[in-house]
Amino acid sequence: MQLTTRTRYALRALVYLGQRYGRGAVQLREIAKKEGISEKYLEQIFYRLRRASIVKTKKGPGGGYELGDNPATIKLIDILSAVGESLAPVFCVADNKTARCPRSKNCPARPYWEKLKEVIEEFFNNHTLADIGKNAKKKG
Amino acid sequence: MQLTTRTRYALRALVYLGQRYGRGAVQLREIAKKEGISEKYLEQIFYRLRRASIVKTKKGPGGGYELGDNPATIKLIDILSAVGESLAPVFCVADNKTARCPRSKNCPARPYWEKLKEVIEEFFNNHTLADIGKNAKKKG
DNA sequence: ATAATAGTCTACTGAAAAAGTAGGATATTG
DNA sequence: CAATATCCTACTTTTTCAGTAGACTATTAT
Repeated sequence: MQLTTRTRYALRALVYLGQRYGRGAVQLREIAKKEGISEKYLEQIFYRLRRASIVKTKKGPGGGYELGDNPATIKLIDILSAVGESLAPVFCVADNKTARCPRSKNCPARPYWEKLKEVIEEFFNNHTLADIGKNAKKKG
Repeated sequence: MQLTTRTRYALRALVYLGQRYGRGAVQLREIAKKEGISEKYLEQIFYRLRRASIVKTKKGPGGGYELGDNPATIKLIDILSAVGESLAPVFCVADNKTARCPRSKNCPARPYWEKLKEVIEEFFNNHTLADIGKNAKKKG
């Protein structure tokens, strides 16, 4: 029941950007360095964040990343979705139900998994990047 | 955020035993066969369940497993604990905090992880084996 | 007694997923 | 047009999960 490092790194990086919201683009290199995350790995993560419009970018010299919106309006669930984190406790209640369980019709546990999934989703739906950010020490 | 097959198999097997509660021991072979789970793997799972007193056993011919208590009194959280499923969304809020995060002191996300963990634990604490069992078709 | 049965326990192996790396392509600035 | 910084795909390594193997112990029925 653990979140992947991709998700955790994404959140850390985004909190970092949140602290600098409205002050222009920040280079990936800086974030990676300050947060102690592999630059290449973080690059990959930001690729997903950008496709989901969580961040917007500017290429070339002086370029970098910045939040696509105010931290207070960015829900955690959208970040998790962007990096591909599934919140389903079992695959059979995942959004992409490609691998359908043959037992699902008679599965006595299924309603509970659905419920648990809702509870978890609700959690991430009710918190924003700003919520986390306000606990962070502002530095720089 | 997925539960392991160990957990799911354990639940399925225990629901099976729950349907036969009070009617003597059931052989592992039978459960494995009916549930389509590897006998050896299930054996390993029951080893943990027994150590946690979720099930009790009888060795030798005519032996087998049966629930250690009434299904209605067996909380899901105890089953999950028995098979070693962690409900912590990140390792730093796990019960065994062996691998301590160096950032944990200033981690802005941590209070949220603690909260999420509580929510998930609450879920499994508030449901019993009987809850799941009552959705199961009784057969035999 | 003892042979057959059924669970006990540890260690190992294979498979899958997660974590991280590599490198060329593309766009932008000065 | 050269330097910079992101874009994108594919690959490798590491870790965890899933499953297997096999020798051991207790119990029952004969």
